[in-house]
This record gives sequence, C-alpha cells and structure tokens, in this order.
Amino acid sequence: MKISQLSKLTQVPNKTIRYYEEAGLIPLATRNLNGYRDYQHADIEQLIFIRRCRELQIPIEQIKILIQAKNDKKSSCEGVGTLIIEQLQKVRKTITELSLLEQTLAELAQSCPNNIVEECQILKNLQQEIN
Amino acid sequence: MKISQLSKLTQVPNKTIRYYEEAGLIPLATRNLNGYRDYQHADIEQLIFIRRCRELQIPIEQIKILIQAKNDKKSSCEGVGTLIIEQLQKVRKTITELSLLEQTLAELAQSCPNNIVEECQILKNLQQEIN
DNA sequence: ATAAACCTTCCACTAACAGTAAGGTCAAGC
DNA sequence: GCTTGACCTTACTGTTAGTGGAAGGTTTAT
Repeated sequence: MKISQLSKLTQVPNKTIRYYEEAGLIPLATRNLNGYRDYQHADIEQLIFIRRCRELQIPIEQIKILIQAKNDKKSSCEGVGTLIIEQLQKVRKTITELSLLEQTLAELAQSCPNNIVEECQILKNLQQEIN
Repeated sequence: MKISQLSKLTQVPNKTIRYYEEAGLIPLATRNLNGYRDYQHADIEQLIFIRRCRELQIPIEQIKILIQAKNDKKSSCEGVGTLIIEQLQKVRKTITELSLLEQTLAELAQSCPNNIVEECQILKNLQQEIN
C-alpha cells in the first residue's frame, strides 16, 4: 500500500509518516520500482501505536523506548510502567502550573474598571514584581 | 549600566535581553564607545513588564501589542483586556485537555498487573484506537 | 604581563512537525 | 500520442522562545 493509503487508515498525515521514518520511529520503508514507499499491514498497527502515544504527549524519544520494549517480548515491562508514570507526573505538574496561571490571569482580567490606558490596572499590574 | 547589571536587576538572562532586542520587544540599546550596550533605569521597568507577561505565557507578538498600548497613553485599553481574556481562555482550554490526558494516563498506569511484556496491558492499550 | 571577567557577533540546536518548491510517475480520457 | 490531475519524491524553510558555544575584543586586578 502507498503512503496516502496508510495515512487514511491511521489518521497520520503523509508528512508525519515520512518524518517518523527519518526520526527512526518506524523502519525505513521498502520501495517499489518507481521509488514509492510500500507499506504492509503491520505498519498500520505500528503507526496507530505511535499516534496513541503522541496523543498522550509522550515525546518521540520515549516512544522509541516503548517500541523497543514492545519488540523485546521476554523483557520486563517495568520500564514501561515507569515511563507512563513519569509522563503522568509531568502532566500533573503542568496542570498545577497552569492553574496558578489561570488564577492570575482571571484576577488580571477583572482589574480594569474603565477603558483608559492611563488608568488601566491591567497594565499597572503587569508592571509589578510578584514577590 | 551594562547588560549583566540589567540582567541581575530584572532576572532576565543576558542572552534573552539581546534576543528581545533583536525581536523588537525592546528598542536597540545605545552603545558605549567600546561597543557595549548601555542601559538606563527605564529599561529595567520595561524588562520586568516583559518578564511578567512571559510568566503569564503571553506570546512575544502579543507583548508587542501590549507595549504599544502602554505607550499610547490616550488610547482605549479595551484591546488589553481582550488580549488577557483570550490568553485566559487558551490556558483554560489547555487545562481541560491536560485533565483528560491525566485521566487516561492514570488508568493506563494502573493497567499492568504483572511485569512481562507479553502480557503488558499498558502496551496493549496503547495499541488500540480510542473511539 | 597576564589572567579573569566582562562584552561582542554569529552560527547551530531544540520538538514535532507544516509549508512550499521543483520535479518524477501513473492512470484516464481525448 | 498527449495532456490533465492525482499521486509520489527530496530538499529547504519556518515555527517558538530562547540556549549553548565558538571566536574574538575590552576592562580590571594582580
């Protein structure tokens, strides 16, 4: 199957598929006589796996590790669990930070009573150090 | 004052100050005879303003707009409020998305009962389409 | 005189793609 | 046989907000 077919089946754009190949996430595609990339059924599953990981915001370098674990059938998958937990912690940290940010922005948004720049409390607040 | 002094007073790294100059966030610095950048007191306030905006994750292009509004004393600051509210909405949207992500990752993290790759439920879940 | 602590510019790198250009290939229709 | 449109290819650039490093000039202290 050609790249556009694979793209349709996996919802991964052509460009991104080529990028993943170059990045070493998927093996170098075999080529037809005309030089077109030729994909097999197994490539569909591989790409869906990668897409799922990306949806979970797992970085490409980490996905490589997961793929390696997946292919090494007999190894322990301890690392896999650890990786997911680390990702979870990263996401939680970001949520915490953004929640603080949200509060600051919300307060700021409410702080301009009239509409003249000279008296704009938003701009004045932005001028101040926090601590 | 020289760039390192300004950096200390504002907590903005030297490199970043030069970058802001090149990006057009701060005016081209006047130079001493030796070619060193020479800063005034007003530059401190300007940089603190910018740093505060960046802490609120306001993009540089938007900060330019805020600076322009700040300098145009008689104009309405309606745009300023709008910009903050838009930023707030962006942050809220990201928080929502990350919360979904957090849940998925948390479920995933709990789904591997033993430690053998062949039976690893995490890897199997990652293999599946969501919808 | 020389070493350290500054300062300068310029170039490369980051993550994960997306956009565009320039060109080759293939199948259908006239 | 020729053209048109839909594919495919590589290669280069741009995105965001900086950071790191090289190579070299200046200032200050010892």
